[in-house]
Amino acid sequence: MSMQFPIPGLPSVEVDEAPARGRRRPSRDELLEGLNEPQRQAVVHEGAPLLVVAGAGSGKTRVLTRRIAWLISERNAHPGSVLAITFTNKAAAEMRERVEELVGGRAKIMWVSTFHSACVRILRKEIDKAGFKSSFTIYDSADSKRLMTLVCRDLDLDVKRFQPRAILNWISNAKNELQDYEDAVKDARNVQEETYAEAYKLYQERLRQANALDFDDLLMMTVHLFRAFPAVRENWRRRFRHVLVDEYQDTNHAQYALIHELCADSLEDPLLAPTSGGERVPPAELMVVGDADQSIYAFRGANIRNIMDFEQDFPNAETVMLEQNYRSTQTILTAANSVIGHNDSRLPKRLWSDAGDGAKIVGYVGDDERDEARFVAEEIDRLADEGSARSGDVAVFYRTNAQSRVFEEVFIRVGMPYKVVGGLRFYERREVRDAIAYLRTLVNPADQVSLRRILNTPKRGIGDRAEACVDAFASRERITFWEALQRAAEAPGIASRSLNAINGFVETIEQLQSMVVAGERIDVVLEQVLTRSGYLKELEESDDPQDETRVENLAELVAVAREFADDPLLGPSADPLDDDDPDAPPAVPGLSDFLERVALVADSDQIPDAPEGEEAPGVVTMMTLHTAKGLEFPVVFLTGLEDGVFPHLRSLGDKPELEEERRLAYVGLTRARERLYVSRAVVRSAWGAPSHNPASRFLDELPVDLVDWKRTESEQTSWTRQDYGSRLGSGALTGRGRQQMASRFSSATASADATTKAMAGREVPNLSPGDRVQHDSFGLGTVVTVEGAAEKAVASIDFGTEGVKRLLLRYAPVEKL
DNA sequence: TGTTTTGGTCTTTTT
DNA sequence: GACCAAAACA
Repeated sequence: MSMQFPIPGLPSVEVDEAPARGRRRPSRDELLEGLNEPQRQAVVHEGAPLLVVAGAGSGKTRVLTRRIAWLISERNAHPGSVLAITFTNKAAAEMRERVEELVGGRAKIMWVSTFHSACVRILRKEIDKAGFKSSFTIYDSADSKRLMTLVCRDLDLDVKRFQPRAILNWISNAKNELQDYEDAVKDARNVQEETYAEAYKLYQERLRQANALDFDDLLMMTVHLFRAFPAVRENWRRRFRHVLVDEYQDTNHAQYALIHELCADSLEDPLLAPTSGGERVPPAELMVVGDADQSIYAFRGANIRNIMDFEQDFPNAETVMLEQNYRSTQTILTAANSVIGHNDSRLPKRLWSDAGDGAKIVGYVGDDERDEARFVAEEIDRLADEGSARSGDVAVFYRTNAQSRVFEEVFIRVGMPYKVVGGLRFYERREVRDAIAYLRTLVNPADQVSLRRILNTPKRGIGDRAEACVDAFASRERITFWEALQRAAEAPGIASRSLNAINGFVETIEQLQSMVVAGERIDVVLEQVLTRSGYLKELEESDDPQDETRVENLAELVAVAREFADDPLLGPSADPLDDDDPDAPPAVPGLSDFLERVALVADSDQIPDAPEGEEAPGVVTMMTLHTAKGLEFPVVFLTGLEDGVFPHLRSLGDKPELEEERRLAYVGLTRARERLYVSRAVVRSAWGAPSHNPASRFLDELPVDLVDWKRTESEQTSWTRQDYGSRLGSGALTGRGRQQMASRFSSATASADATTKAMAGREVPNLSPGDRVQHDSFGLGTVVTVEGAAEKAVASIDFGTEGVKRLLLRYAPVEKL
């Protein structure tokens, strides 16, 4: 399980080794070779906007790359006029590489990127018009949360009622709908919304002061700029003559609006504001590719309507359907079709394959999650032994990141090499974030969140008190926090010891800044940051064993920076069309490019490449279903198929959410090429306490005759659960042996089992006002009110001298009397 | 100021 | 059961 910390988007092909440099011209036949009829249509399509409905595994990546190559080679499109939007940086890099193989090195100047990266590139050139500096910092969700916490404090909000996360969610939704804070203030309908809108306003003002944008701003800001400055928009329209969007079903309104700004027919579209001179550029050719059945990001604002209504949104649009699947066996497809068929209101579509039926789906019901994981590990071993698959061919999927732990524990014990994709990412580790905060401060000292993060990291004697003094001084003088630090001597009430510490800190930062201005390599700057700040020293002197790995991680970060600095493709001149740009980016392009790359990495960017050659066994890949989108594996284990886990608890009561879960299941099932396993655990511990979960409804939606159950619930028995500890030791009992022993003991353990069940299947007590309850620590109480139902129920309970408590009944240790 | 303890919250999914 | 923030303590 080697650790990999790649910089996504790095083209893996060296410039000099590129198979074909410059103008390679493939033949028409070469470009159309091996395509079926609808695929061919999509590749050669000209003119009107085109929607490609691409079922799972129907070769859409192929269509996209061939089409781009076709545009460049057959229709003489300038590579710089192509804008292709993908879902991840890795997908972008792969697409670029494949197009390069077809048409040669000139493909390098195409824009192939995610929505967010594309917007950053546009904004670096245009954002001065909105009053930001082009060296703006990108805040990720952790930075945003920190900032929002500061905002809440300033607004004196009750953190219980107004949680930073909740407010940020609300703001994020607003931004995805392109609502700025003025709209939000205007539209607020109640006290809560007014408060949210007020927080939105202050949050936004702070971002501006910090010269920073959050993820959602990147999109909203670009669209707003286009709308406010039609001439700017026309400029970009002139540039991008061909726009291609992958995963269109997962676009949100802001992304849709961006595409619309670039591609709508401005002569006919009243929504597009004309420039003052009335100049209008004819629309770019647009192709979007997607599959409504794989829309799984509604929770972050994706609007399935975008793909459903494409033909209304873009008049005279045409549609091509890709229904032949080249990935999976018919068994897998039939199962997937059957599950997704339970969703209402979808356009009929049926995938088919001529790959033959293949193996049956294998099902397994584990006693608990360890048993499930053990089954997976044993099965992978078995497949490897019989030569059916290498571990690198195998993927394990689960609904939530937390589920990866059991698999890790079991896999480590049996010595199965694996790699977890996602979860706690390299760039989210504390020490890495600290280092990044230093770098950000150097580029953009106005970035208050980063600056404050490192102000006293490592400890240098600048405490809360001193920080508060400087902060007060900054707001009085209306200067940034950084400027206030530089003039800290003038701040009233500051202790002289703190002042010395602050002066030392300011000096260090200024010295480092001058290195950056002088154009020093980023890896050198980073090394200096780590030594001169004393950060490394503190870690090295610590006796906390964790700090050793922290040092290693920082070394890794330096290595990543070095690699970045050495890559000729990533310099400021990576885009040749920018050469004539009058307001070329200012100083420190290397460092800000690096920071930008770091800010926009995706989980799926870290997926290990499939092993090369027959010998290399590779490692098992584990990830959430969401990160699995767009990937495929010969062998797939879909785990945790339990109601409450998958579909997730919070979706059970809500039909649209349940349908999204079902689409997620569909995505999971269709990742498999040859072999598919579905499994669940009867008992799974969540938050320490075991809970008994019923089988996922999605299992019932699989055709019975397609699943070969290796073990079912009736075969598993209670004593195994009770005798859990000793079973771990022996471990070697087969299902059959366990079964026989179980039947001998089952009657004797019946009562113990009842106790276990009561604990495991603990239900939320059904309370109503007036009920008397017993609480483990508060004692006797009386229910005052109950809000919400079932899992979400919250009760206010009067415990007399202990006061009135609000408790989430799912967690609270209360018992109804 | 800095460190430790406690107590509350929390689990979807991510650019 | 893990993480974060405020409170209590040194």
